[in-house]
Amino acid sequence: MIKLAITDDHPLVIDGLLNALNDVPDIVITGTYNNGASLLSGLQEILPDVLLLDLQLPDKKGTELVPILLQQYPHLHILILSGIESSPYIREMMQKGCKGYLLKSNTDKVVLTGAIREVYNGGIYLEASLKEQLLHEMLIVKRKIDKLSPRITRREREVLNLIMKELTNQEIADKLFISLRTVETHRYNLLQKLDARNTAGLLRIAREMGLE
Amino acid sequence: MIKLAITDDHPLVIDGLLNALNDVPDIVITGTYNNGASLLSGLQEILPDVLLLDLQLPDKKGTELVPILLQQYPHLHILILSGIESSPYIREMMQKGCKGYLLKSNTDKVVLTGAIREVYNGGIYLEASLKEQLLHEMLIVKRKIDKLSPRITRREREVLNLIMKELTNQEIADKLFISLRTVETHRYNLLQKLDARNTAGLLRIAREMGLE
DNA sequence: TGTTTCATAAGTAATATCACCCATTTTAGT
DNA sequence: ACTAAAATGGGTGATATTACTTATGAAACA
Repeated sequence: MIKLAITDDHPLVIDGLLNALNDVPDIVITGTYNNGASLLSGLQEILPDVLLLDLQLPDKKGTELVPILLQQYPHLHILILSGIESSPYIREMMQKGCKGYLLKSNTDKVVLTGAIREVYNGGIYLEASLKEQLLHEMLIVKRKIDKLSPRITRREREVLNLIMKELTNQEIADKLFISLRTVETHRYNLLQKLDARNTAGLLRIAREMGLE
Repeated sequence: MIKLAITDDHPLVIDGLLNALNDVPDIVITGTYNNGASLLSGLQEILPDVLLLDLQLPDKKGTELVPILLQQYPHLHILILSGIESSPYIREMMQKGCKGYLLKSNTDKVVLTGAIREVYNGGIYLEASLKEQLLHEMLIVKRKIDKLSPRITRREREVLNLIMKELTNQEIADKLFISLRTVETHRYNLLQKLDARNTAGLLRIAREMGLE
């Protein structure tokens, strides 16, 4: 039996969902809520396995609500049901730990129950085209900056890699059998070329360049 | 017309591929190579659109060869044809900029030509199950350490976030209206709690914890 | 109403990084 | 062989971070 809670600020949507899930034998509704506050207090009473969540609630944005929910209930499977189709936004929600994302525009009863069962069983539910798109972004985005970034020499790249591995300049010097001063020079040149101000910036740009 | 080069150290595999692609009207073979060195010199003569590449070559590992190739020919679409099915390995190759990954075990003529056309047109080719797996890993891995990591206080998290934004301690102090010394204390406590040795470690763990 | 945790911050020092200057040698490209 | 670029590393400071200890008022909580 999958315990499901529903949160949406449109009563009609909740009605529709209740109706659709009414005769599904392995899903039981533990509660319906129409804003963030009532959801949070409701979950203290009874905790579902899966939460079907609309992101546009009157009192709290989904981007804030989801981290709060997952901090309190790390095992809660959150399945987003939203009208927003922007892929960076979807990625953000998934990275915050949601287990699935349904688009209101093309979710019918079959898709809905399938998605609920999928996330209940520890899976990820995303529409095929969204999956495709997310994967594409994650893989492809990195490369683009490569061409824009200034030419870094082989040695500089090497040093940068070791900085990323959390070595200090001295350790890098020892590992490469060069002087500490040389490493400092390379590091300084990296800061200049990559237009960074400190280690944090260096690491950010290194990741953007795709070196891991 | 898609110009394709093939690199594999098994003559039989090359024969098979040539045979399979023989009567495909929109694909023309510009060259076949059986090791890294001959590939690199061959590409200087004639540059294909797509390179079908086996990763286990006698003279050079794929992990080394691919970056070299992409540095010299950034527009080359590399399609891996390999027997290795390890997903971290596949992810590594894709992150290095390969456009597709075919498994020798289940690649037939239809799959092959489809993949070649896909990457030629700027797409990513991965078998459905691999796509699934990669996406799953990318999204899910982050969360797991959250529970293991020690409890960081609200303020510490705040400081960590600003460190990630490349602010110095002084700038963080100014932004939060607290003393430089306080920021230093928070930072020191973060290093202790997260078991990091420097900024780079702090940033790595912060990312693992999912805060961006 | 205690008790613990948090946020604050100073003291003291050792290291590490950043910001430039410069010069020499080695390597790579034509 | 010539030239440009890369790798090497010293000099000199200024800043920033790391490594601890101690301490106090505030807030959370039981």
